[in-house]
Amino acid sequence: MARLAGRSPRAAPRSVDVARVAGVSQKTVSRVMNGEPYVSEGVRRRVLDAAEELGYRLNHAARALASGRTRSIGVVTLGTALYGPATLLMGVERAVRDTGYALRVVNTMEGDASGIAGAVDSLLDQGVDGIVISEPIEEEGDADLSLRTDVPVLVLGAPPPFTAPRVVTAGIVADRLARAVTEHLLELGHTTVHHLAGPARWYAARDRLEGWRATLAEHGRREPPVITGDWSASSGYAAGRRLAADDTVTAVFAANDDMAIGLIRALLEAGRRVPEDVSVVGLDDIPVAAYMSPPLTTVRQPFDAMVQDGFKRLVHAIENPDADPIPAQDLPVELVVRASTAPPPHRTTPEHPRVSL
Amino acid sequence: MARLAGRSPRAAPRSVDVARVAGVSQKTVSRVMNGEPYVSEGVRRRVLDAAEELGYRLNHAARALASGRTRSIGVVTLGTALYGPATLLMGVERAVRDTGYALRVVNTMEGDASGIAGAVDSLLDQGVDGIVISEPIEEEGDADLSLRTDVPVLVLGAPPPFTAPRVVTAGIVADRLARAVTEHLLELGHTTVHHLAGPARWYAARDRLEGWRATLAEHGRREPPVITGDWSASSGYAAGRRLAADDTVTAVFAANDDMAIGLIRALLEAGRRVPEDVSVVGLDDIPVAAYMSPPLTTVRQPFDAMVQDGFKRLVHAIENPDADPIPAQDLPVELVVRASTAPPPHRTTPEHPRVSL
DNA sequence: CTGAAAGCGCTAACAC
DNA sequence: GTGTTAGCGCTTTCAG
Repeated sequence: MARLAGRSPRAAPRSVDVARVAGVSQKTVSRVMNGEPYVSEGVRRRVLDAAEELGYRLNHAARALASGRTRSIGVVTLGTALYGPATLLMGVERAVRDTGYALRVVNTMEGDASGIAGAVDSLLDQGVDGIVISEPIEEEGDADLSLRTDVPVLVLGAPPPFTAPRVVTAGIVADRLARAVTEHLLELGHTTVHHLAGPARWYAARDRLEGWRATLAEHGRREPPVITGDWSASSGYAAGRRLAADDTVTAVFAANDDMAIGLIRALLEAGRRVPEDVSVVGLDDIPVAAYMSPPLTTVRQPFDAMVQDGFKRLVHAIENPDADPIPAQDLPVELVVRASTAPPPHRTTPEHPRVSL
Repeated sequence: MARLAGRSPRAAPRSVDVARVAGVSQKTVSRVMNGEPYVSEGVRRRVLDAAEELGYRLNHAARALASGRTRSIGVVTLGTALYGPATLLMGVERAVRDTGYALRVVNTMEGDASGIAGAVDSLLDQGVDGIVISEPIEEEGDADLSLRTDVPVLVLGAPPPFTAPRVVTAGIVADRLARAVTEHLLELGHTTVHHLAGPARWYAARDRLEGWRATLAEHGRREPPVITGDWSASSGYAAGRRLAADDTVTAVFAANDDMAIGLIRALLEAGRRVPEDVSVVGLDDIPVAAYMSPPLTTVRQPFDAMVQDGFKRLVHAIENPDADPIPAQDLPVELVVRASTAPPPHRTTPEHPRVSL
C-alpha cells in the first residue's frame, strides 16, 4: 500500500525533496552529493543550499543497496586493551576517517569458538568493502587459514599463513624487532640471552621467538630454554621468580614491556640487581616504560607508519580491483636504550665478585 | 533497464533464490531469517537448508532500507590508547556482540574541530540505532552540548551536561573514586593531600578534582594548589619534580596511574622516598601497577559492570522507545592498597607528632 | 551537462 | 501459517 501522499512531517528529507527545492532532477542531486563531474557550478550551489536548508542527510543504506558498496571497512581485533592491539586499532580509526570510509569493528576473543574466520564472516555479512585483521592469533584447528572473501584484506602485525584472494600485509618488521634486541644484548657482552615469549598462538609472539632464536644461532650462541608468558606483568613476574633462581642468567628479552616490568620486579625482590646483575629488555615502549626503576630499555614498533602504509594499500586494492597492489613499505625499528641493560657482571672465577664499575 | 534475465552466475544469492529452492514464498524466507513466529517447523528447516546450500547471506543494506533500522550502534571514542578509553571501548565491543547489533566506531581527537558533536553527526549520518559516547571531553565553544539526535545515547564515564532527548548514562562513580583515595590518605594521618589532575577539558578529570576538593573541605583541610597534567607519565614526572622541591608535600593523589608512575620516578630521583616521605596513589589499576617499585596503591573502576549496565539500558531504550528507562545501577569502587602509601613521616616540631597506630 | 526510468533485496501491511 | 503487493531512497543506464 502507498505509504501516504504527503509524507509524515517529521520524516527525513530525501534527495527528491532537495531536488524539488533546488529545481533540478533527483539524479542531479545524487551527482552533487557524490562529487561527480559534469555539474555546473550554479546547479551545484543551488543543490547544496537546498540540502543545507532541508537538513538533508544521504541515506547510506539506500546507497549501499543501489551501488553494492557500503563504503565501510571492518576491523577484526582482539578484545583486549593490550598496548599493541589497542594502539593499532586507534591508528586504524585515525587512518579511516581521512578516507571517507566508515569503520565497523568486531572482536575475537582468545579461545573464541569461531575465531577470526567467524569475525571476518560477520563483517562480510554486514557488507564491508575491505577488512583489516589486527594482530592475528592462530585458530583452533587449521594452521593454514583460508578466508573465503572477495574483498581485500589487510593483515596488521605478524601475518599468519593466510590464504585469501586479495591480501595485503603491513608491518614486515617481523623478526627485526627481536633481532635488534638480541643483538643489543650480545653486543653488550652477554654470552647468551634468555627469552620470555608471548603466548604461542600469537603470530607476533612467534615472530619474536624466531627472531631471537635466529640471532642467537647466527652468533653461535647456546639457546637457553624458552619461558612462555601471556603478555601480562603477572606472568612476567612468575617467570622472573624462576629466572632469578638461576644465576647464569644475565640477560633477558621479554616479548613485551608488561612482562618485562613484572620480570624486573621479581628479579629485584629476589635480590638480583637490574641491570648490574641481569639486563632486561622489553618491547613496545609503552608510555610508562621510561619511568620505571630502572627505566626500561625496549624497542618501538612504528605503529602509525605501519597502519598508514597498510591502510593506503588496502584502499588502493578496494578502489582498483584490477590494478597491481602497492608494494609494502619498509619500516624502521627503533631500539630505545635506557637503563635496564648493561654489560654482564664481570666473572672472575665461577661467580661474580664484583660491584658496579 | 532490466539487469538481465539470468543473473550473473557469481552474483550473491538473494532471498528469492532461497525461496525458490525451498519451494516457499520470499516472505517466508524473510520470516525465517528474522526468527519470526508463525512458521512451521518443517518449512523453517527447508528454508534454512536451502539458505545453507546456496550460501545465502542476508543483505543488511536492503534490510535497513526497508525497515528503517540498521541494527547497529555507533561509538564515539577518543583516539587514544589510554587505559580507560581503550578498556571501555573493548567492553563495548564485547557487550555489543551479544545483542546482535553491529558496531561502528568513530573517534574524536582532542582539539578536534568538530568534536563530539561532529562525531555524533557522522554516526547519525551512517544511520545507527543508538550511540555510545565514551569518556566525553568538553568541546571548544559551548559548555552545554545539545545533541540533535533522535536515537538514544549512552554516555560512559563522567557525563557532561548534555542536553539530548534520550540520554542514558552509566558509571555514576563520579566523585566516589577521588573520595576513596583522598579519604584513604587522610586516614593514614596526612594533614592534607595534593592533587595532580588530568586535563581540565576531560569531564573525568573534573569529577576527580571535585571529589578530591569536596573531601578535603568536608574534613576541614587546607586545599593545596592543584597541578595539572595530561594523563601521561611524562607530565607526572614534570609535576613530580616540582612537588619534590616542596617538603610539606606528604601525600599526592594522581588522577591516573600513568601520571602517578612518572610522579614517583621524579620523587625518587629527587631523593624523596615513596612511601616513607611521600605517599602516592594513582587511579585505574593498570596491569603493571602492582609491579612497580613500590607497588602502586590505586583505585579501580568497574569498567565491565559499567559498560554492561549502560549497554543493557541503551538497548532497552532503543527497543522500547516509549517505555521508561531502566534506572542506573549503583557501581562499586575498589581501592587497592599496595605499597606506595603509608603514614606521613614523623615530624618533631610544628606538625603532627604521630607514628602509625 | 541534465533527466527519466528501472531496479538494488528486503520488510510492511494486508489478504487468504 | 503463508503469500501478495507495494515501496524504502538511492544509483544505474541510457537519452537527450
